[in-house]
Amino acid sequence: MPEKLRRDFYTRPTLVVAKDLLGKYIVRKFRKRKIIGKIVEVEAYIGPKDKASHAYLGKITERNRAEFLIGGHIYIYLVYGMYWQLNISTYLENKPECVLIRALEPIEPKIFQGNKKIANGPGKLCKFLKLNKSFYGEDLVKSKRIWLEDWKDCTKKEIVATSRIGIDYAGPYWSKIPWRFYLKNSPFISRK
DNA sequence: GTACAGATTGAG
DNA sequence: TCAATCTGTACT
Repeated sequence: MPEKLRRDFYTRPTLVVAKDLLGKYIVRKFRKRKIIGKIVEVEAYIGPKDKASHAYLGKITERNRAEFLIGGHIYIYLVYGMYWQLNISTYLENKPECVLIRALEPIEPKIFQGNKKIANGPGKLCKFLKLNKSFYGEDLVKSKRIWLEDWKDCTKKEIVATSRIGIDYAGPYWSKIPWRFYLKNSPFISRK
């Protein structure tokens, strides 16, 4: 039986949550149907010390304030004027830490099963899950239209850690830190 | 008010 | 390799 993830899953330290999110399922209720994707790639952002984080130095803006919510809330924002990025807040309230969901393996609808290009990028998976600004600050623990499940797959997962994508501006240290995690051998990740 | 770059993507 | 297209931020 699938188990819905509760608050205590999200309030643990961010790097623990990030790795544990791999292999979990995002369930999105849309027009009485379920869209489901298995998380295969994530990145961790740990403000205020993380130079690549929107909350670097603890800065709060209209855009990033959802990052400061207690673990389990959605932080969603637009990049390059056209792509939504799905983040999940982690750890405690007023700790601006989050995990960026970068790629999904499509499970439902079945027509997309095996499609390696429908959700293999942060902008594309938001399109796949039909997400937009109306999900800003949504609580994954209480929401009736989006939540996460643990399907208790017995397959052991092998995790690969590499540097994060698209944040060269953060300098040699923070742009190289291995906070991008993905499931080894998954054909559904955003880059090889 | 203006200028500029960004946690991306798909077309050429 | 490049442009699309909007928001936050650092200027004037």
